Amino acid sequence: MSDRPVVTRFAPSPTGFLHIGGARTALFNWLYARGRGGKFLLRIEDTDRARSTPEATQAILEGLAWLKLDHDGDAVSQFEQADRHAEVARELLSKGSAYKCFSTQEEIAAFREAARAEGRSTLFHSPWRDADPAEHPDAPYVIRIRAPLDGETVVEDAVQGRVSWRNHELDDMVLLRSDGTPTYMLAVVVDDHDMGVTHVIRGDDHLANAARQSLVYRAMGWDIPVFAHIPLIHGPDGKKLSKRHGALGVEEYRDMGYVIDGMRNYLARLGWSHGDHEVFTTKQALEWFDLSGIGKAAARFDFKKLENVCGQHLAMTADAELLDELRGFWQATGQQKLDDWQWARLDAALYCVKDRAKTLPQLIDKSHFAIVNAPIDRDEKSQAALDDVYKSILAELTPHLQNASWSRDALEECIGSFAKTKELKFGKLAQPLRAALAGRTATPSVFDMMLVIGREETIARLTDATK
RNA sequence: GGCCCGUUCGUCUAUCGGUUAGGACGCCAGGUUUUCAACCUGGAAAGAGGGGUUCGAUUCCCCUACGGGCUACCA
Repeated sequence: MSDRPVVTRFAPSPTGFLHIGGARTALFNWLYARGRGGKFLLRIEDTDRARSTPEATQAILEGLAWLKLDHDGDAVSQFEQADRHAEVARELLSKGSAYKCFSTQEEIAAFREAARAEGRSTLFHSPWRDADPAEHPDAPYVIRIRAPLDGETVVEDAVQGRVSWRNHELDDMVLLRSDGTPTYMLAVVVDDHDMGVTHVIRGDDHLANAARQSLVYRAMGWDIPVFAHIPLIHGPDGKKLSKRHGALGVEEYRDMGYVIDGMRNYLARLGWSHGDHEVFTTKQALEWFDLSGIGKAAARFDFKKLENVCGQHLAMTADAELLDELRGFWQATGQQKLDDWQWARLDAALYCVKDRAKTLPQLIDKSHFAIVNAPIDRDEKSQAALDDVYKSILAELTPHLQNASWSRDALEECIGSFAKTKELKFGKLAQPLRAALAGRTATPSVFDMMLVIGREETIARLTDATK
């Protein structure tokens, strides 16, 4: 089994957006498979017809696409495999590994209520388990697995270690509902087997299910995949992630402008580690990722760290790629349309704004000076920096720039010596100059801005500011 | 209630019986600077509690506490 090529899968149920925990589960599966030349499959667990929606499926697909977690082949609909699931249930029935149970849901509910009231185990023991088929009524029934009564069931989990249950703790779970549709417990096992899944990496809320599911594998004589139950992500308060505090859909993180590589890095690092490496590329993650590096405790989501990691990735992203990401961001959020000259200016400005921004919106904000033309808007603070005294000084400076050669050294020399003749420290001059050039008080270096917008535009802005 | 899992600085984590318990984010102080940011230097900050095992436990075992999961004809 270990030398078979790796096949992993991500199997979300389409009942809502792709949340951050799901995205991380998908990422782990993707990293594990792709890092080993294996396959990464996608299966939509849509057997709950009432709660599954096509919109949710779409949202999941889009979320995965944004994070560039590509899957092999088409997404499989679990619902469409229903016939196959029923076939397996029948096979189990004919083998004697499963049986027909005619107990009604009302009877079972009543039993459980009584059991709970008396403090007994609520495990339901069907009276039909050992009934003579001759006594079967002509009534609706479910098919239940015949779970072993003695011994224990062991799950060798790649993350949690060896976990065991005494078999009498395991119930005769329903495989096929009375309407003939399969339950999740049956469907996952059959699908994972049929799809050739070798490694099941999923949230640890499924750990107990793994024991019950392994009963189906055994009954069918199938190889049990490697299980890796990863701890869940919690909100900043340590409680289970809820909509209130961070269980946002991944598209909301996209809309907040986090860069993809940063998002993947942060998510990978949440619950998984490779020594002291904090910031790494996808290539490195693919090389390093292993089940043994996954921790056992739930991790809390921390926006501050996400921002920091994304900022570092943003700074090291190549300009062309960053422009692409900006295009995607605007497309997704339906904002800002830039003209060609603005794209060119933005491109030129990236070098001096990249390492000052943590997110795309911050990058855009810091690049504002580049994508506007004179006359530009000025905020209050920059308005204040441009008092009459400085206006006249800047008006005097303008002709000097007319003749200066347009290089960083020359501009520094030009403005530096001008400041000296005015007996001004450069810093004093920089503030109003910044106001004139950007209309803001917090900007990149004035020289960088002049180089990005060019002589003509620089002079136009100074002229406008000093009139 | 029953079964299962977890618990190292505020947060993410390293450690796989012997360390001044390391790193990162955040925070605080200082430095640099042309504003903001970035950057540099330094600092505070952790083994849930109690028992064992051992020459020696953060590490192995047990108990307790706390957190989480499962306990459906949901997934």
